[in-house]
Amino acid sequence: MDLTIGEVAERSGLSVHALRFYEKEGLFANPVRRTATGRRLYHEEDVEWLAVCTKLRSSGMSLAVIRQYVELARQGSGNEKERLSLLRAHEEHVLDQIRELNECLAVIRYKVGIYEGALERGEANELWNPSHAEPAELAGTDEDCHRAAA
Amino acid sequence: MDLTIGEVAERSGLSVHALRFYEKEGLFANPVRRTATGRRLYHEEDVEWLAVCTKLRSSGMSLAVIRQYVELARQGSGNEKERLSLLRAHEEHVLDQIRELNECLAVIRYKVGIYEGALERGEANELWNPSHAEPAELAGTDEDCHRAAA
DNA sequence: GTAGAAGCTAGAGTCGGCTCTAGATCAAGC
DNA sequence: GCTTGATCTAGAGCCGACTCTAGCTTCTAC
Repeated sequence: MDLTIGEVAERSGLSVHALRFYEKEGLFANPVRRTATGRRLYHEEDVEWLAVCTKLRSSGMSLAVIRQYVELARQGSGNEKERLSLLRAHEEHVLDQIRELNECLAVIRYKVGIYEGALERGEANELWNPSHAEPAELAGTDEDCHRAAA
Repeated sequence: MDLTIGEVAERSGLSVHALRFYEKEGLFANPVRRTATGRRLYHEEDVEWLAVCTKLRSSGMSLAVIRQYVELARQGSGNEKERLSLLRAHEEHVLDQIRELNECLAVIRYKVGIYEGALERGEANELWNPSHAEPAELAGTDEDCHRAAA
């Protein structure tokens, strides 16, 4: 029923180093038990928590905030509103990131479109002029708002 | 017509330190000119490139890859396909990030939903049991697939 | 002509999140 | 019993992307 650190590493995708580090950082919901000789013993539910943890991490929640959440949870009932608002704040943060990425995507696709069009028409050599020699040409036109970067 | 480093910092949102660092890292499309006394002089188009640069950075393109792109561009025409495939690879990377964030969002919203429901019904105290004392209760039920983390 | 702001260089420091090392102990299979 | 591999602790090292410092020079405004 109990899992070794190696098994947990394999199931969670985290390294054994990272698991020990997470423990030291107080990121486990429940204290990690030990065998008589000092080896760590984990539960299935630790793996489940690590899966959530990993999602929070990969969406940009810092270990410090995860610890905060864990500490609230460990205190037991009475602070559910705090935990909820922590989650809601992160939800907002994730939405912001998605919005930001979509903006980036628009820029990238715009540039991809320019290259595709130009390559089709065989005009690629006009896409980039690294010298500062033609300010007149550069100023005023706006068919490529990132001229210097096309 | 020319801009000082301070002006570029203000317009681009990057610090003067970062601008000098970017230059040292070879991230400018065109060489940064200097006054007779050694002060940097920038062009409007440098600011435009920095705007693109910032989008690439904030969508996770490393400075190393940006430099690669810049180097291709500086070489002049003939490598447009390489530049295009670099952009397309990044586009894919951004799409992956968005997909990942959406998965994270689903997890967060699931947990937010649990808290909201429980708080409404005043059942918050059952949301978290930090002890390992009730394995029987924990095993088998699946109404919260992240029990240890609710 | 002088104070204060802005710029210069080289290089050190920071931060988060691990990763890796050393040196020792422990467990499992033959 | 012995080997091999897993685990332990404490602490050092690493990476990217800046940020900051020190000590100096150069503008700008009065």
